[in-house]
Amino acid sequence: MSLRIALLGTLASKGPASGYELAKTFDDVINQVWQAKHSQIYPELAKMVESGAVTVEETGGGRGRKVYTITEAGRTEIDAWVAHPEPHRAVRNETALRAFLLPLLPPDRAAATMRGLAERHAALLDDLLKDRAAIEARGASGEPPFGGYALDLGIRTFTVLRDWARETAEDLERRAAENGGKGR
Amino acid sequence: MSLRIALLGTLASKGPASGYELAKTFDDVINQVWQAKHSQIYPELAKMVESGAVTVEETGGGRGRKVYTITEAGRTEIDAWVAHPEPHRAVRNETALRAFLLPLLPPDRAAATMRGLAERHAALLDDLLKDRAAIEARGASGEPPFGGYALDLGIRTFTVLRDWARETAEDLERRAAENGGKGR
DNA sequence: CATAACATGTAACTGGTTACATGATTGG
DNA sequence: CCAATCATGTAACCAGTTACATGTTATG
Repeated sequence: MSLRIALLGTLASKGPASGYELAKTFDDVINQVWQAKHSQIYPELAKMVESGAVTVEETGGGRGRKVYTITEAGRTEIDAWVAHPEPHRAVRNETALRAFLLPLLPPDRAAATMRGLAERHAALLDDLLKDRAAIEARGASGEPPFGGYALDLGIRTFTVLRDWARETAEDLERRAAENGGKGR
Repeated sequence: MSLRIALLGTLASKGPASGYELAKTFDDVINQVWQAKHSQIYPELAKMVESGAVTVEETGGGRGRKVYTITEAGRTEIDAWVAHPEPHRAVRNETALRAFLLPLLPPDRAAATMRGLAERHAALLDDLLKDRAAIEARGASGEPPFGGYALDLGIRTFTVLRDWARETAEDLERRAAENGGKGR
């Protein structure tokens, strides 16, 4: 379902596009939020044509390029989906699972793992902060920035992840020091 | 892969259990972090027996109860997985996708959506805070709490989500007021 | 004896990934 | 003419969900 919405949203915000172009977009912009391979996108586009959410037009270009345009019905679908978040989606979070199982490692190894995680999250956070700085530098301020709310959410999320990993590492190091590295 | 680790982790921390009991555990404790239905658990246990990560023992009890015990090989697997987080897992985040598409809604509807989201996250956060309070009340303090790091991460995450939704709603409301509810 | 809780499994389907397959156009 | 890029599709497979199917033991 969400892939469908992500595709419709891209068509709504960027205008008509081919499957190839949509796949490219999923490699950069939306990548922080959702991704899909072309092998999933092409069949999905076919389904959307069938249900009337988009229309196709065949044009020239390598091996029969097809351009898809969102319809009013498609826009209505996005609207309904964005405005009506379902109550409680299944959580399947590898970082949280790692956090859960952390006490199964000896504290010093667990601490080292968290140090590494903190560093990686710090690096990802830096990337996002640079993205935002670049957008702010060239964009006229005051605009309702497309993707801006998602970027903000990403920055906040990585900040929390970095700090949590850092402080968990400190806690584990304190415990390791207290009882001389006993674990499990 | 992660389901396998989640099962091994549960067996490591809680001791031998049947598939039925593991399915129950996935309904409560680990539920915040990972979940699985019995229809996925039973085949996975069979695979783990085959690869030597666990051993089975058939006992009495409704329709041939089978009890699974983790082996040293299984413990090694957990250890390796927890300590070696892979660089960059695929992100597929419905909340972030919604955030991304928010500017496609008229600002007043977008703001209302974010208000609702903030409320739901606030409620989930309250639940987790109560969980932690209950654990702290009855548990001897100073213990390395099993699942405690994951709980901490959950609390921080929902706090960020609540605040982000709240502040995004405020931003959208300000914009809606400024230009009289024009959108899209 | 009926019902709830215990207990294990299979089948059909959806969503997503990896790999396979093909062909057109553009630039060096 | 060769390589890169544009461009679209299919097949096999893995993970996860829903629904189907079956049988046991304890309790009122």
